[in-house]
Amino acid sequence: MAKEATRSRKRSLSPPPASASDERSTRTSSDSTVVLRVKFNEGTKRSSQLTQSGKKPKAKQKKINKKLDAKKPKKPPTAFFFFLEDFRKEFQEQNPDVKSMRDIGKACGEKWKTMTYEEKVQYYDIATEKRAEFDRAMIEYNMKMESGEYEESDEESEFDL
DNA sequence: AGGATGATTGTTGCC
DNA sequence: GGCAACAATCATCCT
Repeated sequence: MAKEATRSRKRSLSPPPASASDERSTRTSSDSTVVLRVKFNEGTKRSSQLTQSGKKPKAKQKKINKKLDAKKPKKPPTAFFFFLEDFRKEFQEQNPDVKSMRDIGKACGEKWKTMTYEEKVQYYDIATEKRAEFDRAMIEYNMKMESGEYEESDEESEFDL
């Protein structure tokens, strides 16, 4: 009941706009929102991988992540990930034998496709807000960068301590 | 023992 | 326009 009224602030991300009449053009350049979008890792190492057009680099996130959790805002989870967290709990209750995300992911993805737009839009909305927060965190991160907090030195600022 | 992978989709960003 | 890569998570596998 009143499912659309609960979350009326849908910014419309990617899902098919069944009746989406939302105009996000209200916030134009007049908002003075500086586009300080820094590209940290999204398109950095990719260039290296692109050269490897032949291999299937499906394995790399893990080690890369470890060297990235310094102080930079990581990519926010997508709507599917939020659904995963919720689905995982139920899945574990219904299938206590299956605990690996690999199996859950498959079941989750399958159900995800069966879900309707209205059901998924809820997660989309969350993901949208999360990305907005991520954007803000990114700007703040840039601010510190300019401030000279982290500069580019990933290692310890102190050479010797 | 510990690092690494595997799978799910979405989102993003450059070419 | 499209592709490539990374986002969490955790059991399992390999070294």
